[in-house]
Amino acid sequence: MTTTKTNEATTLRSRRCGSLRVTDAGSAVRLGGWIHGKRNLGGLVFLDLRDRDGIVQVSVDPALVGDAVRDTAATVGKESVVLVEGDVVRRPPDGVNREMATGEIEVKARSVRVVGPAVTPAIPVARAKGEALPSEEQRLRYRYLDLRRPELQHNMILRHRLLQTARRFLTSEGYLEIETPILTKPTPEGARDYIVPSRLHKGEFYALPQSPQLYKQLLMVSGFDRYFQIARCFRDEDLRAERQPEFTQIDIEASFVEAADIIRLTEALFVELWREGGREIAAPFERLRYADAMERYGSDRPDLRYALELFDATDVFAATELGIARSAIAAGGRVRGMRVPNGATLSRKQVDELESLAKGAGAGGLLRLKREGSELTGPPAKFLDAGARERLALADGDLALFAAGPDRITNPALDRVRQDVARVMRLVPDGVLRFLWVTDFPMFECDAATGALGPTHHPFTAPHPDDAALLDTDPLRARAQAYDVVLNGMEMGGGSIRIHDPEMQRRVFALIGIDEETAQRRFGFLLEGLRSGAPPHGGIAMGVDRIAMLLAGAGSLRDVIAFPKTTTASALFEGAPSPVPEADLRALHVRIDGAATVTS
RNA sequence: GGGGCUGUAGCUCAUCUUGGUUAGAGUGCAGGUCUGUCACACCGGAGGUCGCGGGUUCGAGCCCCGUCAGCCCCGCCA
Repeated sequence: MTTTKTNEATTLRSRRCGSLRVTDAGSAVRLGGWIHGKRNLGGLVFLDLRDRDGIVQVSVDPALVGDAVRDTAATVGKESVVLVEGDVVRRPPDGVNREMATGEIEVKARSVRVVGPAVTPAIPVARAKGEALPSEEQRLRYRYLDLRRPELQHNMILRHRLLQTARRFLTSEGYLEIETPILTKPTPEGARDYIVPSRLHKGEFYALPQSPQLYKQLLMVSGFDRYFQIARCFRDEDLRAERQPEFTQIDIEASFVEAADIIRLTEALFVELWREGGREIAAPFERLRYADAMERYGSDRPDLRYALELFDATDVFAATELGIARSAIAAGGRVRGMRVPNGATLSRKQVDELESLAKGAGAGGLLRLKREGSELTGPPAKFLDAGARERLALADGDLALFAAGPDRITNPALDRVRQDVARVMRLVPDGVLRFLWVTDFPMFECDAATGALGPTHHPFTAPHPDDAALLDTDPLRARAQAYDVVLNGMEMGGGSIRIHDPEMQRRVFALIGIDEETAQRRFGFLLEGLRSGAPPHGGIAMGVDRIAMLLAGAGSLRDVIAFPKTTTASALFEGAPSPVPEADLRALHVRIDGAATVTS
């Protein structure tokens, strides 16, 4: 991917070698790049010279340059940095390489100078067709080499373009880019904080921000009515393929808005981002209320690329003698499940694996029925009456899978089953983008263990205007003005309209067990701000890493982050985290419990 | 905190089933031949703490226990 056509020239080079084309034939160039590969034919030597724009072939002919320059080219090690002066020439017709962007030309060298000799690289940068990548561990250990690979260069360049697109678009919409602190006040709510000890305040700590949430609300109070930031966020939680301990969000907040304003803005931004990534997408996106998403998919971020919708079969099973179903229904639960078209082709073993997924998600088991010809078969079949087959609406060859119990158990179980059925039955189409807004989240969720109320989104989310009265009577039924944007089952961002009324903020704190004194201690600065003239406001935050990963077609966030962490949050190339000298700890008033320290 | 997979040459992987000769291949690397290659070709060559520690055994890359690291997943991620 050529990033710039202008200003490539520096004192030491005139062009990037990867940007040369047949139209440059006849021009003299000075190039600087890395030795990607070398072919020494005895007399002639070919060098593949690489920079961020690509690779060009340099031919070194002793008849033109003499034996000394030829020998330099013949002995230079892979990944060394060389300066080449020469002339861009068309290749002979039978020498054209159609697989290279620069394949119609080559650079006939007049001089070759090694300015950055390289030891033999620990992991290969240039790979033969079909050659496997080095292990993740090696790639992270030798990150500076891995980042040289054209794929990762492409990904980082794409990421740059996405960030610039976001900046350009939001700026054109009147949004101001404002930076917020990295050293912040610890917030015992939510994810674990990364903690930074204070030298000047003995026994006190900063935290790295989990998000700029409170700062952007204060910026609204201060009158910067449209704010954005490409914000680095930190969460000390365990990692996943799509979760890093530090990550980047496009963070947005605006005043005098309702949810519809933020949703429209986000859609327009996504259109721009995906266009930059080479995909045209259509707005507005589909929408699902949270309650409907849970009912139809068992998930608040359903993957809509395949159907497999859930349905309620409680009435089919209610009258039966089937013990599991009866007891679940008697306890106030339901029997829900999905039809799997042609699912009868799944083997017993495959269905067993689906059941173990469901069990792993907390369900007691999975009820399975098949329709074969006009008959229903499967363990529960003998309990079902004559009308059951019609009511289940199974076609010949269909499989039906049910879970019985309360929704809070069956939703996650059926969600897992649904995803895995789609995977096993190959129902996930390639190249399809299904954007979705999930709206009307509940304000609170109930901790299964303690029964305590917690915020579904965060404690600053405003309730739905129609549901404010429910806060006093039935808070679990109260909806929030919160919205998530989902793509193909992955949460890409989320936001809400915030509480701007200090009295409402106090009521919400009280409901989630934050008393007046605690609220004052933790969030006093926000409450003060809300009392000092706060406009109605709301916003959203989107995961840059995930967006870049999808648009790069990468399988892991690590492939779109320059220096990512491992599953144990280590940075292998630099060896972070690491112990610090005892004296440094003393200055910070920190003592390590029983651990050795280094003194270097 | 829990589950799964992996760890053998610089790199990617075999060998392991059933403990027993000198642990192999490709690639890379060093050397040699070669003036139109582009996965250059050809020749012969060097290269091993079988992640680490302990145990069982006459004998362990292989079996057992522990441990470390990487990856995937659950919990967690307001």
